[in-house]
Parts: sequence; C-alpha cells; structure tokens
Amino acid sequence: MKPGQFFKYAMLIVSGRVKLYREGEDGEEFFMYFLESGNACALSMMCMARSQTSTIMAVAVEETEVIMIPIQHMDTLMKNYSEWYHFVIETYRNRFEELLTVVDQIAFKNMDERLEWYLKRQAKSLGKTLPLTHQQIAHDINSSREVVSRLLKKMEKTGLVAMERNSIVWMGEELE
Amino acid sequence: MKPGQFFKYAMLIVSGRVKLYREGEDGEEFFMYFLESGNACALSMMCMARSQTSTIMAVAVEETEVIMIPIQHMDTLMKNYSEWYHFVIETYRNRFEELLTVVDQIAFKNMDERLEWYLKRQAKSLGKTLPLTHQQIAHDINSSREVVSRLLKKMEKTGLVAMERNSIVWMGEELE
DNA sequence: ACTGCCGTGTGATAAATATCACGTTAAAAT
DNA sequence: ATTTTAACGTGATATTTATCACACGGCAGT
Repeated sequence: MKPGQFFKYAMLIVSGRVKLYREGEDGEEFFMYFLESGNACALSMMCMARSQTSTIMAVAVEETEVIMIPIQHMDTLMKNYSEWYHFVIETYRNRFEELLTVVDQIAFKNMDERLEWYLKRQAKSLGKTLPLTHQQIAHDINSSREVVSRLLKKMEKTGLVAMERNSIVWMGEELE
Repeated sequence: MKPGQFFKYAMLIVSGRVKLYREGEDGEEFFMYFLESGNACALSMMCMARSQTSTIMAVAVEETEVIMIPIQHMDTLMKNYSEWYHFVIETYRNRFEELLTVVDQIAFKNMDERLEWYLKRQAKSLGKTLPLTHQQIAHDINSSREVVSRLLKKMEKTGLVAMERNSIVWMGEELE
C-alpha cells in the first residue's frame, strides 16, 4: 500500500504482521508501528467516506491474512452494531495515541533512547530475538549503520541486548 | 487541558484559537497544530466511549468559544445524523494526516526547513505578521533561541521573512 | 580451499545543533 | 531622564549525529 492508492476496503488483520512506515522525499524511511492479529488499519477506515487515498506505506512483513470490508458497508455497520462502532473508535484512538508517542520520541529524545525504544517495541511484537541487521535498524529509525552499531555496542556492555550476526537479542525487562 | 484530565465533552471550536502541543518529560514543548473556528477536537471525540483521559496539552491562545457536547450524547448523534457522523470521521482523518506530516518534518528535515514550515503554518493561521519572539519559536520547535535567530537571519537575507522586534513577517508565497 | 559478498567494528573527520558568554538595542518602568 | 528589563546578535565551544575510509571475519557459492 503506497501513498496515492485508493482505499476500497477497510482492513482487519487476522494473522501475520504489517509494517507501517513513512517515506521521505529522498527515499528515507521511518518506522511507525506494526499492525498485528486483531488490529484494524485505522487509516483504511477513515478513508471510507469517499474512497480517499492512503498517505502511508504499508508492507506485510509476514504471510498475512486480512479481512477486507468494502467501504460502502462501513456506514451501515457503524450505525447498526454498536460493538463494531466502539471497536472502530477504539482503533482510531489507539493509533492516534501511538502516533503521539512517536512524535514524543523524535521530538525530545536522542538516538540512544530512540534506539532502545525501537528495540523494545520490536521485541514486544517479534519476541526477544530480533532478526534485524544494524543496517535495517538504521533505516527504520532514519539513522546510519555506524551510529546504530556503536550504540548497540554500548547497550551490550550494560547488558540490555546481546548481539549475534544478523540478529539482536533483547535482554530488557519483561514485555507486558 | 492537560494529560490525565478526563474528557466529559466533545468540543467544537466556534471562535478563537486553541494551540495543541506535546510536553516532554523535562518541560520541553513541541507545537503540533491549532484548532480554529469550525474545527473539532478529535481526541475529545475519541475519548467519548469511556471518558478516557487526554494525553495532550491544549491552551486557548485567544479568547475562544466552544460548543461542548456531553459525551453520552455522541453515540446517538453518530447513529442518527449522518452529516454529523461524516463530520466526525473527517475530523479524525484530518488530524491524523496532520500528525503524519508533523512526523515527516521532525523525522526527515533539518531545522531550517522545519522552521520554515512552522512559520508558514503559523502565517496560515495568524496572518502574515506573527507576534512571536525568537524564544517562543525556539520553544515551539524544541530548539534554542540562538539557532532560531541565526536561521531567521538567513531567511531574512533571502527575503522569506522580515524581522521586527517581537514579531516576524512572513513574506513567502500566498497561503492557500 | 578459494573467492567474494555482506555484516560488523572503528578511527578520523565533517556537519548540524546546542550551549555558553557576553554585547547591543529597544521598549517599559520608575 | 535614568534605570531596568526583555529581545536580539554573535563568536567560541561542546555535543550529537552523520559520513568517510578501511579493516576484519563469517558464510555461501563455486
């Protein structure tokens, strides 16, 4: 899903994982959040009223099943099923909150804290072993490989992560 | 309105202006957007389902009139008035988009571009003459006065702004 | 076993931004 | 009119992050 594409369906993730990120003008990327089993894509639901276009990048990073609800059914669903209605509002709210925390991070925090936060979120989604190269991480937080390498090295010394080739193991506190 | 306060009403701005911003742990601020005449506060509408708390700072920067709709009426309004329903969804969507552009700026752009973008948005809301000190601007974009001063000086040389004591005049292209 | 690629480590350097110190100016207060 | 205060200007320096250059080691393909 790329910016400019039309939404014709509201989407619910049944299984798998979708990565949502922004793309800068020069091809930079910035990771925002994952959609996972049970989540709905807030944007796809908000565009419903008039088949508006997406403004965000989304790629399935695993084999993913989705339920696609034609947008013309959204209005009647919303009106007639209050469970559904509340689910949708709750989805909006959660994504909005998540975006706000993303803003906090990049507005107020330095790279070391941002990296830590990034890894923690990845670990929450993917488990403690993260199949990520330094290069990929750098890409996701819009930094550079060298910086990520050095910061990881520091975190390894404090015991927060362990490094292996092609993966990082998150050793931080329990994840919910 | 501070983080932690409960929403008991969904709010519509009738006149005036409300500034929404985030607050960092050490008291830093980061300007997000204005709510103006005709706008609704998206967050206040999303918290309705269960009187959830706000997570954002909001202050009226002008004498402001608002319509406050008790949240317990929101559900029935949404179900029975499709105009209202679409207005609410549209509000969600617009704020969401706005947040995404904020993320873009701080994730991908340098201070000079961010300052320019900030001033342009202010000018769009407040008119070409902006009653802002360098210090206030620095605060809003989470930078420092000196940096803002120097960047403004550069922008003045290219004719993009004119500076007066206690205010900046935006000389850029027409605004919408 | 050899080759080449990719991921990683690391010093040196550059660029962007923040901070410090101090000076200047203009408006406000007395 | 003098004092006081807040806003602005500017060089010097520090910090953070990005970039460059290159080295090393593992692993896959031949």
